[in-house]
Amino acid sequence: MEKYNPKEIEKKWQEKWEKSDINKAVDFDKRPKYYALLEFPYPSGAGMHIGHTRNDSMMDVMVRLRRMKGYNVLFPIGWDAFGLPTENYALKTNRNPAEVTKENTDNFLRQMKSLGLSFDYDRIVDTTDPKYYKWTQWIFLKLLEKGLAYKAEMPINWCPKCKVGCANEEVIGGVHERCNTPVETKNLSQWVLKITEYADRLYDDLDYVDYLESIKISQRNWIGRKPWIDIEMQVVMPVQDQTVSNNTDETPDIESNNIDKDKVKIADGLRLLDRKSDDSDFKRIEDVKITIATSRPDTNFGATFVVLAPDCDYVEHLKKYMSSETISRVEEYSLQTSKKTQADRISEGRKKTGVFTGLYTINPLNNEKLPIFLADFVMKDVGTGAVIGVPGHDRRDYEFSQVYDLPVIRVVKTLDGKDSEIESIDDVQEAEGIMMNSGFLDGMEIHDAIPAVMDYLESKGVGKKVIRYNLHDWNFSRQRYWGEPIPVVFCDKCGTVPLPEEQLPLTLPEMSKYELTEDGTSPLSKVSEWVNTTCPKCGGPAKRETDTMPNWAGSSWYFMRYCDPNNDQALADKDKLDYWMPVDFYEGGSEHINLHLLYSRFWYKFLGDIGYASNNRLSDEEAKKILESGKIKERHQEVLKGREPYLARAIHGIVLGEGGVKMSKSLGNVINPDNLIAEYGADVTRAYMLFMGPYDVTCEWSDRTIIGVRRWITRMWNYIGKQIDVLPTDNDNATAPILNNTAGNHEDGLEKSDKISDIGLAVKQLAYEVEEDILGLKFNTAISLIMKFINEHEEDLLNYDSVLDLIKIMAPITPHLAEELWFQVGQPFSVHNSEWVKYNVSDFKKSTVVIPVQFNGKVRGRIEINVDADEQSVIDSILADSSLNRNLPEGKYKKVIFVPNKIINIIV
RNA sequence: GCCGAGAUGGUGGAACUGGCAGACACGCAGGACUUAAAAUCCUGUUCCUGCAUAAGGAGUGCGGGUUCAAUUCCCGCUCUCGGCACCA
Repeated sequence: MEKYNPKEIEKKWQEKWEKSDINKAVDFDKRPKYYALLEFPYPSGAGMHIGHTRNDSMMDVMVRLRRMKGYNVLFPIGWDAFGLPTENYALKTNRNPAEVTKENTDNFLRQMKSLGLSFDYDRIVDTTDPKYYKWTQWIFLKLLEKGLAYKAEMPINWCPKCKVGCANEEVIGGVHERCNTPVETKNLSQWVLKITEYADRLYDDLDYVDYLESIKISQRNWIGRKPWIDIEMQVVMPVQDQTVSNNTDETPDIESNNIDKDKVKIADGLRLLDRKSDDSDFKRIEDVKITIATSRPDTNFGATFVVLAPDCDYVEHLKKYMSSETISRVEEYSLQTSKKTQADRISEGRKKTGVFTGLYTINPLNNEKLPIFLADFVMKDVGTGAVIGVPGHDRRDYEFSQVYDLPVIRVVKTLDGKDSEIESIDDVQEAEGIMMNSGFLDGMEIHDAIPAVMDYLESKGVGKKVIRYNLHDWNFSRQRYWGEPIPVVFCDKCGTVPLPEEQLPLTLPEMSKYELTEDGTSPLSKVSEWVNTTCPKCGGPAKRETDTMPNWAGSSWYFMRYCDPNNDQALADKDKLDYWMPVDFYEGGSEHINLHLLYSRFWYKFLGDIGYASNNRLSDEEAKKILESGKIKERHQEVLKGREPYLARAIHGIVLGEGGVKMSKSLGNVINPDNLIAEYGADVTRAYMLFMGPYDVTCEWSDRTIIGVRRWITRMWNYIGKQIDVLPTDNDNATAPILNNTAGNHEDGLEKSDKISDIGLAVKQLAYEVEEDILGLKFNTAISLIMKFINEHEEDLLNYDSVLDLIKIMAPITPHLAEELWFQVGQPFSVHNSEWVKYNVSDFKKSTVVIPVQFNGKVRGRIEINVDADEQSVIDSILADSSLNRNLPEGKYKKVIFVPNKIINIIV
């Protein structure tokens, strides 16, 4: 056998594979299908990241094994190529983004092939290809047609640096996630998708899928469905003028107003009346009510004030009933608030500020008078923008109460009975507890009190239960060039007109420069010959929409396109979708478990609803029945068609640079897989990626231990090579490896028999264990198993069948090496088409087993016993064993715990 | 603050539903081969006491608990990572 030369054999087999069809998925094949989906990469100029290398290699191993196990595997790849980095790069170098993209995807493709990844390269999809985005645009038109896309003048997050509107999701801690610039608010007319209409189904249908539990929790939290109650409260104003001073900078002259200093509190120059004041001190302002929203009405007996968001609509209405001085204070405060960015608020440490309006509302539970404040800690778009302040049981309310010296009342005692005064923020009790000081709620647990008080308020006609979501509609407009044009025109006569389907794709015009505009509109707005068009409805002059779609659009349905990538009649053939969908296993990063998952689930559901995702969708009732009958696992595929795109979803760990920092160009710690492949070969590189650590755990890059993997692979090559060399060969053709030798044992004189040799059995057991590990995504231990095997059996000789078995075991992990050895041993192309090792699990049973012997819970030795030996016989053996029985003087003991074939523990 | 994940030798990491902690690998030490180096191979390698390849003790982030037995289960913490966040 030649020396192991990965460069030569890897190139040779990659070329052969490319010409063959061994990796092709076969539509409608009778074998069971397996759809393994990998999040398609963004083809950046830097090429494949080591993280891609690792994840792709892992999936490749799993998929290769599944093919050998008899599955018809769909393992596709594509490019999520629209988006800012490419556009910014093109802007900087004044090149066409399409050209840059082509360069990048070519590079990725080369790298993937050089790793020997077994994608079905005939099914590549590219989101920037007009043949692809024609259908992205088509889906948008369908959404528009069904009323799920609308245009709204809405405040958007505006990044002043990128000059682009960002989705809430792209704003992290008040700054744009891409460039870390604090975002501003700007009003722009935006396309918005009504994902909230699917909120319940996106929430509930998680019961049908088999994601990691943490992913489901994350999805549910993001949707944030919670029961709330909106409580309508009457606004009242004090009968008497409450002004204390014209100038807050001066100490109010309490004495001269005959106000008792100890009993009266001052807020923004106004006297603050006690919440228990008599009704006659106030007059109702007819028809003026505010609706506060809360999900914790259980604590409302402890309410002592009400707070409005400074920019909410109530403020304008209430101004009529405020003094001019208060109005100017309110306006000043609102102005200051509007200038603050989220980042400002965070940097201020969320210090509470506010303004007293001089007005009050009446708590319907106890008729107490609650002063109304404005404060910027209340958000306009959460609930109704008006909240009821319960300082005893909400930390923010407590902080606010301290600013105005408002009363703090405990209405929930702790589970262990603590009911003392709330005197500091640490006493504020937000979670679990028992109601007190709360009238008819007293003694209830908070979880019981919530529905009870909701029912009460609703029955009194002052409250209305509402389900609210954290999820907001999806801002679908980007003021950018490098995205899918939104296929809509604006006509003076006909208004907003969707392009007719025949006019799709609406392609991006070529531009000489891709500069951004100062007013924040898309660069497309400058291409007048593209913008100015005719109205498809009336034929008159019209202008095209110049905003483009967000990056999320193309990735929201690519998994469907893979099923039928070249279809020009439909986004994909429905029978093919029925055959391949749902995705059996979706592999990806944690960064996409919220939005991408939500968006793509939404689109798939929508397409299912309008009949484009499946021919065989079960009705909701049938699906529910299956879920309730507990047969969901068996009938997963059936239930998910047209309903949920992914059956299972996992999250890979990421690869950090040395020292645990992220790899980045600026730090210069990026590892290029090309260099690894050049130095060690693809098989070693792949295997090392797997051996680094478990699939789902973050690991730090280090190339120190790659040497161990190379040693192992070289040893495997030499070991199997040696076996092939000593196999009996055809005498007429001594130089060629045996071609037709199917003889069992090559040890002379050994009789052929059906019985497998010990070593042959060990190989089969190895195959079984490696298979278990690979399918369980435990790639690192799969390799350990093979390492251990060769450590133990390096001197042993294998027969022909066992050599084949061992090559097969290597095939998923080191596909090139296995293919070459398969060829050397004289088997026809390709090992990757061969059937996985056949074994019989019952053959692996041994007749004896070694178990640890414990005395008083401490291991003092081991003993070999017959499998399934009973307790007494084990004790007898221990008594007979000179190294063990000295722990048992006179053979006396108190108690024995015996776990058959596992352990024996003798209490002396 | 909330949600999620995690913490095991010098290092990466094993240990299935509670049953031999440290598999496998790196590194290190010693040895073989070699003029030498690389490569390769062999031996040892959790820590402590011991001449020990004798025997014993400690040990899976920290403190408790359950159990014959805990890395694994329970209670209370600490720290690290990821996500969300004035969601009332």
